[in-house]
Amino acid sequence: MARQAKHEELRVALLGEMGGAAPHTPLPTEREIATQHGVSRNTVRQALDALEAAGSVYRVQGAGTFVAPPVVSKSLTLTSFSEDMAERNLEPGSRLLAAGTVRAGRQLAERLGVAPDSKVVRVSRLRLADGSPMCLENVHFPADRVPGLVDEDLTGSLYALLNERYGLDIRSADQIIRAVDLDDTESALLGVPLGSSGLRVQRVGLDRRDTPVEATTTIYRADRYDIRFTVRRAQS
Amino acid sequence: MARQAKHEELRVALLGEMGGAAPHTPLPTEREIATQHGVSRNTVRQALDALEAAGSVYRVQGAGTFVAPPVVSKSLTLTSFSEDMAERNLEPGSRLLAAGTVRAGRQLAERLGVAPDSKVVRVSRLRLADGSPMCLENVHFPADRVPGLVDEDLTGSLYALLNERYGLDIRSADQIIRAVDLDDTESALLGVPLGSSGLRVQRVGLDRRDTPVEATTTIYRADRYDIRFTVRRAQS
DNA sequence: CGCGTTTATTGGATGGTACCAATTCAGTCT
DNA sequence: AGACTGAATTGGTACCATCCAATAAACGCG
Repeated sequence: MARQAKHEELRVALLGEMGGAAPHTPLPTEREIATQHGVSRNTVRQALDALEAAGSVYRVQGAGTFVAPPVVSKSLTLTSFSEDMAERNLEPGSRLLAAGTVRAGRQLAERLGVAPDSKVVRVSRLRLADGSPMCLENVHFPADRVPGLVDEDLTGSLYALLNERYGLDIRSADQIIRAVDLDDTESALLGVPLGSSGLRVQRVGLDRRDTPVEATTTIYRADRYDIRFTVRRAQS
Repeated sequence: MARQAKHEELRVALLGEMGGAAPHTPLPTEREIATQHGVSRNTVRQALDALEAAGSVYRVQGAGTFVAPPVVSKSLTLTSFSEDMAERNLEPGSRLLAAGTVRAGRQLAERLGVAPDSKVVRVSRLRLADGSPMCLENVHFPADRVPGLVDEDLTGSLYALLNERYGLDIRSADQIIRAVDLDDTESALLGVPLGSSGLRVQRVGLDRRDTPVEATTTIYRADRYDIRFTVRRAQS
């Protein structure tokens, strides 16, 4: 049955209805949508809130709700490499470079919120898009949370594996983005000239309780990768 | 008087109350907050929704609402350079490099949604932090929307000027982030060695109706600047 | 004592109502 | 024609009331 929340169903329905509509086309009024779909105006507002947050519509008090222009950028959400590549219409791939258990060390320990002496599992992979290198990925987990991980198949989606095998559900992540100069090893693996620049993304994945679960450092080829998103003014 | 919305006041109040509280400390239940502050539970939820979106609290159905750990990263919001530097405890500065009216050209025209032959106002500035170079900034406006801009004082906050003088209110922006190799001019102006990498942020500022108002390309020094933010899983 | 079950608690969803504030537009006056 | 005015429209805020779903604490059985 429709286990889905009504505002969620409505959101998808509205998204479909305004599919090919021209930008700035007005949607029906909130009250109209409510009666048409047989829901309360509260529910309509929830759906529209989500659509507005996603940048699909914009609202002007007194005027109406309108379909937003086809923005180049989507709102920034947490995605796995596989999902990220799918959005860009590229075929994701993976080459395992190394996997093992090591001592956390100071910096990693701080990011994961564990003791510096504790063990962490480290997985190094070269990620491919349409068969050629896209980025270098170093993932770290607290060892006690993922026993036996190194013996699994590590060429696919780690997120899926984590969820199924260990019940780890990463809901949000803190990220730090920086431009870096690639060193010899990195540029060789990525197949770019020495001295090229790269985009480094440091991420700490958090579960539902905002507890660190995973720390990843990814270095992307600057010539193949960019990050696109929409930002909004904070509420005054 | 308190012209402010109640849920907004409540949000600030709650933020204050949980000021020095330890992470994972539970907040009062939504129903308790409601009675304590003399508002409805709906209003409480609105306030908590905002706090959750900002990453200040997290909620677990059936358990409660808790203060979130002191994340390094804030949620990504649209900020001016001045605001950005203030957050980093740096003193913002500015050096005007050039200002004038030029033909839009294809790329810029597309970003601003105007004709390629139309005129745009261009303002080039070197932005400083604590007196030393932080980034190169190139701002473009459709010329007909900002008459007389080039004769204004362009060393301060452009956003403030736009708002006061032209009533332009930038509510959101589409951004594209990329790592780039700096050319001779850029590295000289920024005061970094030749061949250094930089972080390029291309931004299109949109008004309340999601209409392009401004297009900016900013190149940051990689050694002084990073971008920090939190991402969440999209609603399933 | 340990483990499964029940039950109370807590956030999530949904419906309803009322009034406020910004916008629009038709009508009016000049 | 143009500027002003005011009513109707539309989203924004706020309150109330119910029920559901996930959770965790209390309970009781073996």
